[in-house]
Amino acid sequence: MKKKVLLYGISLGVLTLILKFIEYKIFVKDHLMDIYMGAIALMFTVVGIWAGLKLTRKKETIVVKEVAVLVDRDNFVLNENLLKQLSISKREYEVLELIANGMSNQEIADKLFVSLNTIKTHSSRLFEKLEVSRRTQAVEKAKSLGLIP
Amino acid sequence: MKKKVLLYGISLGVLTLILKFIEYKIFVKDHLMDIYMGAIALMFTVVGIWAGLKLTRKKETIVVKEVAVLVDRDNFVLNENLLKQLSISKREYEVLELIANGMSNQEIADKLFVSLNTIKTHSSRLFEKLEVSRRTQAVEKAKSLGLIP
DNA sequence: AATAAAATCATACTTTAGTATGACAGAAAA
DNA sequence: TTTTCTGTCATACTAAAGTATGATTTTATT
Repeated sequence: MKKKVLLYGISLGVLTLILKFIEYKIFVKDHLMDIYMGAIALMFTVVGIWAGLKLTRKKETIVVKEVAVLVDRDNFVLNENLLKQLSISKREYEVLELIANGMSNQEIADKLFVSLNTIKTHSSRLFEKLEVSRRTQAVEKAKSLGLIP
Repeated sequence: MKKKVLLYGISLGVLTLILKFIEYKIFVKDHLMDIYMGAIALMFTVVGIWAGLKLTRKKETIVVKEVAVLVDRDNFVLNENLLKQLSISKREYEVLELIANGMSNQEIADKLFVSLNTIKTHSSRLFEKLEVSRRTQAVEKAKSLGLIP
């Protein structure tokens, strides 16, 4: 940020020098005054716009990103009809959620106080109903169907 | 947007008039030239900065609004700094994307025209860098970090 | 040119994941 | 009360996934 300000200051200085030069060379003729003024106005307007853009562009991106993250995951409502339509049971849906959180079958089994084999059968049936063959595909499909956030 | 341009044009005109006025009133004395120039420069710089801010601030708001309405997955921009910070290579990132799409290592290998083992090493290193141990966890973490939509 | 970093592949091995099949108990629906 | 569905679990097997190690080749970087 300080670099930007410095740069801006230096550009101002350089521009002023250039203007001085032009001034002492052409300014003898008075009717060139308007053009000169216009040039100055235009020049400094451009410089100003440039400076304004430089100073604000970064903040924009950050704002956009934060909002993008905030949105979507919080206000999610699942389609229960779809669950019934696919005949996915509550337990299978639980497993699906935990799979989507990146948990392994063993971790899910521990969390739900059931055996590893139980989780395997649940997930296997879930995959059939979702018409996939791996947990990663299941997560993808479930998200695209709006089953999970 | 067009309104802003118009407004800006009008302000320019008004300012020019004011300047003309000052010019014909004070300009008899030549040594006031420098002050006059400085004033012009300053004025238009301020105007420029103002214009720049106006033109960009609007964009910010619009973008934010659109993001809030649309959902998150469409306008996504990844944080390249984070990638470099985690020293994740291009290839590793490609693999990450395909993993997130639910593809198996074999499918990824076929798609990228490399061997299965290559994909395994890529994913393995990726997991180290993301500090996870399974592909599902990798996807979760990458999403929470904003590495993938 | 020399060093460093990426990308490639292999072999060997361990660990999860996933499938197939059968079984049993409890709840819900017919 | 049967039948069906759901949830539970086991055994046995196949298929992926993941780790460890080492090597070769591009490709940047210095």
